[in-house]
Formats: sequence, structure tokens, C-alpha cells
Amino acid sequence: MEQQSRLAGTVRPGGRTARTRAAVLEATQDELVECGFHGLNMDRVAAKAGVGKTTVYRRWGDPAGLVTDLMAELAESSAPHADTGGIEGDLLANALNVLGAVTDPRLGATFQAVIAAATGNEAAAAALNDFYLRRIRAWAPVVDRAVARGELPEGTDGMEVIRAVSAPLYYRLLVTREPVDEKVAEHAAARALAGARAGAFT
Amino acid sequence: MEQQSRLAGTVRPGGRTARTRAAVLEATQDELVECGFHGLNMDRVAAKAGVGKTTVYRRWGDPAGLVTDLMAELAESSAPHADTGGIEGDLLANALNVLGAVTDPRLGATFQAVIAAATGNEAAAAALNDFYLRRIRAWAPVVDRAVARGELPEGTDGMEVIRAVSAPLYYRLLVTREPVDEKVAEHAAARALAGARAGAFT
DNA sequence: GGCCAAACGGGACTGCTGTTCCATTAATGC
DNA sequence: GCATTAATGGAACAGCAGTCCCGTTTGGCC
Repeated sequence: MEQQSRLAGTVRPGGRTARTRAAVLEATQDELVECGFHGLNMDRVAAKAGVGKTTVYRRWGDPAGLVTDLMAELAESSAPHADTGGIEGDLLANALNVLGAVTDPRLGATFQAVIAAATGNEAAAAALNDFYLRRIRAWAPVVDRAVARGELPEGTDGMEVIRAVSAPLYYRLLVTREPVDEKVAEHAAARALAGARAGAFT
Repeated sequence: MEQQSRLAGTVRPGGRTARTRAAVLEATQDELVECGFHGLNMDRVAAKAGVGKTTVYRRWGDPAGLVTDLMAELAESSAPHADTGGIEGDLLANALNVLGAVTDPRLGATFQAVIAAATGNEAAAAALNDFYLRRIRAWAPVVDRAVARGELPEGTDGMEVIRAVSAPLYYRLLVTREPVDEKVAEHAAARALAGARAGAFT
């Protein structure tokens, strides 16, 4: 049932195989937007992608395999961090970046699907961990630069500050299910900054 | 397919009906610990509870209905907040309380299941929102008392501070899938406190 | 204690998910 | 270009989740 879904191990990654994968992942995202993860249907994905359902089952195994591959795909194409010249602007940019991602219909549906899939699926959990670790590492330098500029205390943990900015947004989105908007994003950035200035992240 | 799962609307809530519900919810939690939400099987739950599977389908409809009812049950029996005499101890107690809940095998499995169910199920999402709103309201007074004692700035938003303590724990648990331990809990409490003292929660 | 209807239980049934088999297509290496 | 074989597609098949029907049990009420 469980099987590797990454294209990496295939012997013939070019041409048809790559086209099939692109079409299937595209169709998967469409389905996620319409039906969510729990409504993700392998047959419909295959039909919408224009490939045989045998192919989908063989290469991805189950819905969790599809969203795991989708997440791996997103991990490749991560945008670089901002540089507004000051830590306040950089953290706000990070918060708005997260807000934009979870608010975007396609991306938001994908993130929620992977998070749902990751409860009880080791591969999906690993893909999720990989994605966010990359993202946090990519943004941590904005904190390091602020430390170098003297805006934040020496020894401030950049990755922890970045985590602190994202956490409230995801907490509301996933746990309390309260609305997530610009105000929440601004507060998240401001509070992480206040904690960092107070030396709570050293 | 979707149907109300709460016992509230039943005409005969006593005797057999209540026993059936208790047995089914107990069996559901057992299954969640063993198989997780995606492996939750209505037939096995019915068998383990010693009731007919028709009954389970009729009253709860689907796995999401089961975990939603379970969450509603947990919402009833919420523990009162701590009172250590100081805001630092109270917030730490809150963080350790959350840590204990998500670390406990039965509770943790239940929370993760409801969170997974809530992506794409309105009833589960509502139960989740209700549970956490109750919990946050129950703990907010520790902040209000601290403000009254002069430990925190006037106008500090108690509910927001409580949210800020929980958020990093759930963020790690659900999103980045990093380990959650006492150190993380202590940091979460300390950073929320630092932000509050700096006036970031007013 | 007895009546009535709500709630339950068992078993047959159905449709869909996921598998298997084999023929067909096309990517790779020469 | 041509041979090899990885990868795909279609169709038949199997198993189980979820539904339906109807007889049985039991809680609420007088």
C-alpha cells in the first residue's frame, strides 16, 4: 500500500513520466481546492489528469502519497527572504508571507491537506518537516543581520524568532480555527520582535 | 451522510443510549491511539464497543462525527487554571498543562484526530473552536490577576497572552513536526511573558 | 406494571476503492 | 534508426465501507 512517491528513484525521469507527474500533481491541487484532503479521490485525480488510474495508484499509492509529493514539489520552489533594511519590516514581511500562503486558495488547501495527511503518515510528516525547516532556515538570516546591526541582543536564535512569527498564525488556522488576517500577522511579528528585543530568544 | 452527533437532541438520553455512547466513545479513543484518525474504522469501533455497526453509522455518521463528539465530551470536563501566585509560574503551569495534554497518548491522539478531521468538516472545526475558546477563557484570568497585581502593563489582553503560550507548542506538533518537550514549553511561557511585559499584548 | 415509540441489532445488499493482469506506448542507449 | 524495457492504460476482479430493511429490545410515561 505504502510506496515511494518521489520521482527521484525512477529510471526514466524525462518525457512522459515527467509530464504525467506534472499533470497528476496539478489535478491533485485542483481536487484539494474543491474537496479538501478527506474528499481527495484517486480515480477523479487520474481522470482529471488524463492518465490511467493504475498509474496513479502505482506511483503514489494513496491520497497521502499525492499530497506528500506535492509538498516536496513546493519545497523546491521556495521564495527567498525579504530585506527591508530593518528587522521590524523583515519580520512583518515574513508574517505577511505566511499569511499570503495560507490565505491563497491553492496553497492554503495544499498546506491543510498535508497537515491532515501527516497525522498518521510518516512520509507526509517528513515532507512537512523538511519544507518548514527549509523555510525557517531561509528566513533566519534576517535575524542574524539584525543582530549584526545591533538591533537585537547578541546570541538571539534566528530560527526561533522566525518560528515565533509563524506559530500564532498556524495556531489560529489549525487549532482554534479563528480567522487569520493582516492584524493577526502584524501582531505576530510585533510580539516576536518584542520578545527578541527583551532577550527572550537568546 | 452528515448528521448531528451530539446526544443533546435525543429523546431518550438515559439508560441504554448513554451506555452506548460511553462505550462507543471509549472504543473510539482506543482505536485512535492504535490506528490514528485515518485508520479509524467504524466497524471495528462498533465491535470493540459491543454495539451494532448500524447504531454507530446512524448516530455518528462517519469517523469525523465520532471524534467531534469525543471533543465535545472533553470540552465539558476542562480542568481549572492554576494559581501559583505569580504570572511567571501561572504561564509556565499553562504551558506544562498543554504539554501534558498533547503528550498523553489518549489525549494527544484525540487532539490530533480532531485537528485532522476539522480540515474539511465544519462540525469538527466548530467543536475544536469551542473547546479551545473555553480553554483560553478559563486561563485568561491568570493574566488579568497579574495586571491587577501590577506585574503586567494595564490593558494587557489576557486571551492573547494565553494563545501566545500555546501557539509554539502546537506549531511544532502539527506544522514543523519537531519534538515538543519541557524545554519548548518553558521557552513558550518565558517568551509570551517577555512580550507581555514589553507591552506587546496591550 | 403496562403501553408505545425510540433506539438498537443482525444480516443482506450495493457501489466504490484499490488490485491484478497483460497488452501497448515511448524513453533511453547504442 | 533500432532494440530494449520502463512506464503506462484498460478492463476485469475482489473486498470492504456504508446503506437498507425489519424484527427486537428497552427507556419514558401514565
